[in-house]
Amino acid sequence: MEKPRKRRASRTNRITLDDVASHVGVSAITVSRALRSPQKVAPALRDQILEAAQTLGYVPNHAASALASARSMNIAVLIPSLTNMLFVDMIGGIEDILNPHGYQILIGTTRYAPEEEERLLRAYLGFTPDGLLITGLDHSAGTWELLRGYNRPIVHLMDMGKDTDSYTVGFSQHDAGATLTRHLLGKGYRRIGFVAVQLDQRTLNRGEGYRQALREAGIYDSRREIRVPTPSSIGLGAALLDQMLAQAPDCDAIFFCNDDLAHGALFQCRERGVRVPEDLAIVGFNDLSGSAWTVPPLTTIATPRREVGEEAARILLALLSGNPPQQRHLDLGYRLITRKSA
Amino acid sequence: MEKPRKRRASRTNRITLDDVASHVGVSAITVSRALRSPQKVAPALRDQILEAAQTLGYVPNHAASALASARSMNIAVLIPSLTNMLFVDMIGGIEDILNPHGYQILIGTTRYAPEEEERLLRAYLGFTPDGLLITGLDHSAGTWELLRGYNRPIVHLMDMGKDTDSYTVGFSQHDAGATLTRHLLGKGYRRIGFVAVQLDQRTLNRGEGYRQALREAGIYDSRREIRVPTPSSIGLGAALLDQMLAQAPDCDAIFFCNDDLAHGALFQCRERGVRVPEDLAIVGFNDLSGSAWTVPPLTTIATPRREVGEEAARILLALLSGNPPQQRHLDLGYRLITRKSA
DNA sequence: TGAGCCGATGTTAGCGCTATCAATTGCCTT
DNA sequence: AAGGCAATTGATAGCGCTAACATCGGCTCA
Repeated sequence: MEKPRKRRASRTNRITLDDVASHVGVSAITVSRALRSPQKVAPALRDQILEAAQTLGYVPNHAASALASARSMNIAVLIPSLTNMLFVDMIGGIEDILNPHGYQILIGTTRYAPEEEERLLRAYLGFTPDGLLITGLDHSAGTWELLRGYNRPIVHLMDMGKDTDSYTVGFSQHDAGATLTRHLLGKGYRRIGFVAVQLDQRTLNRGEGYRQALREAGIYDSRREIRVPTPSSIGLGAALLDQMLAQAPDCDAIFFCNDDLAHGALFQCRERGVRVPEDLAIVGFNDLSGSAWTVPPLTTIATPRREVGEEAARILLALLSGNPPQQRHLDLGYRLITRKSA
Repeated sequence: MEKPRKRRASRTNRITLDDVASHVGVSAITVSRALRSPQKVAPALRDQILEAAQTLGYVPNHAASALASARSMNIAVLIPSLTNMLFVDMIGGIEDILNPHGYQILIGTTRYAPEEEERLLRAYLGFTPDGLLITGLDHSAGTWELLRGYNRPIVHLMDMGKDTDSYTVGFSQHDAGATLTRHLLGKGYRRIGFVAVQLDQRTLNRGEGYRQALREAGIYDSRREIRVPTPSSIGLGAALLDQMLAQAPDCDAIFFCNDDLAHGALFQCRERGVRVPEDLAIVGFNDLSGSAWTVPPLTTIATPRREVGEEAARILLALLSGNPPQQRHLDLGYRLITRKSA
């Protein structure tokens, strides 16, 4: 008595490996080989199989493959936000390196919220990613626990972690903030303000750099600092310029923690008739694409965000192929971009 | 003779449902139920199971679940690019609607290339997504074939397709282009240029709207059109302003196919001493967040990109739950934003 | 000439989960 | 008290694919 393969009622009627196999008259594993490691199958047969797959419109089932092989060929990437071009550029770098190797990236946005990050990470671990790229080193305890339990390659992005043995690719936010502040000091500015928004760890580190530079010069004054947890926007930059000039009217320079804010501030200076840089210097951070095109063009710090993505992806590939790199921390530095606004 | 469960050599040693089950002393399926449909399990037992899962650090294996249930709970989203804020905003809308329902989105970027789109689509179909959101209606023949073979919900974004029975959510790019052009005509401009880049279908449709409006006025002149296939950028906008003023110096207004270009053009006008709008009007398209903050602020078309994402996601959810909406085409319109640049 | 080996293909047994149906229990009707 | 029913839990059988091992010719080389 024949025992037909029992099919459930309402399954997908997709073409499977078996369909292709029986169409050609070979076993499923041979089709799998023809598609996955063609050199293991005799050329004539291989061509026949590939053609059949094409004809039937076969699309490999990723879930089944991942389950059977314990390799999902996807990499989870956690970033705070997609509305910040910083991270979009970084993802571009990641994809450029990983895609040619057949890896697919899964982008998760944490909205700068540690709890959301933990939730997302848990969800993404369910995809059994072969590796993980995660922004920053400041995570909730639960997140760290998940990371510890995940015994596959992890690279942390956009930060330096001299004190951890995690892999990190980035640069020192602290030093970059200090460098920019010292540049202002070098130009003769003395009453330098600092405007921070969002208040993620990287922003705070920049602020620390700013403080250190001013303390070394003996002229730090906390009244010239503004910190709001609001997400960044151009409009917010305009509003915070007003606020700063209200609370510390003697400012001769303001360091905005990112370029978006600085753009808004430049606009607002124009509205108010404040001359930049004669009356007030404005500097930003990141060197977004628009910052060369503001009036006046913006002095800022260029961050190697695309390179961070690329290098982190390369390290991940090295780890995946079992060749751990010598260095755990890759410092890609930053560049001071001197334009007309300071 | 006991037959121990044979484990392969180097498998992942992740915690599985079985581990949780034997820890609590129930069957795997009960654990599955406790996690997936809690109301089907007695409260006391359920709490015990959830606690065990928590303790053991259980993370559901998504691939296995997708394979067994034929529902992957993920939605593929294909967009041209992440560097265009238009699509980032749209994705924000999509996530806001889909995430609360437990769907995970997989973002694929086609780089505006039909072949890449087809390749990506094929790859993403391998994830057995439960639904598909895809930008536009112009696809390669191969892509359309894949779409036909994919018998699950599909919604096309950012375009109107009166002539197809595909689900579409968007607005008429053509009409928006015509509206903006007519606005310029209404302001008295007569020698109106048009600058298009990237040359995707949506941009071309805007151009058609522009032409139609000018033809109706009897003043269309092809010498005032520039089309380059290059990707958009602020710098390119500046360069193309120069090019337009060289090839058609008598222009009294220029319609840039997106805001980025218009920003660069505004900057370049300032450099050249061209007064906007007195000497030359500049208008853009999309109303990106910076466009209210340029000097002068930019007249443009506000596109409902976040709403497009939201509504498309809602339609997808409706289709997934078996309640196909009445209308196949949802027109969300657009708004003319009148500022100082025209 | 036969042991040995290599390349090509097949067989078997799961990967971790859930659909389906079966079994058990308690308790509500009539 | 018997039947019926709902709520709860379990047993079984795959989902579609690939790792690991088996098989089978043919060919090399002593």
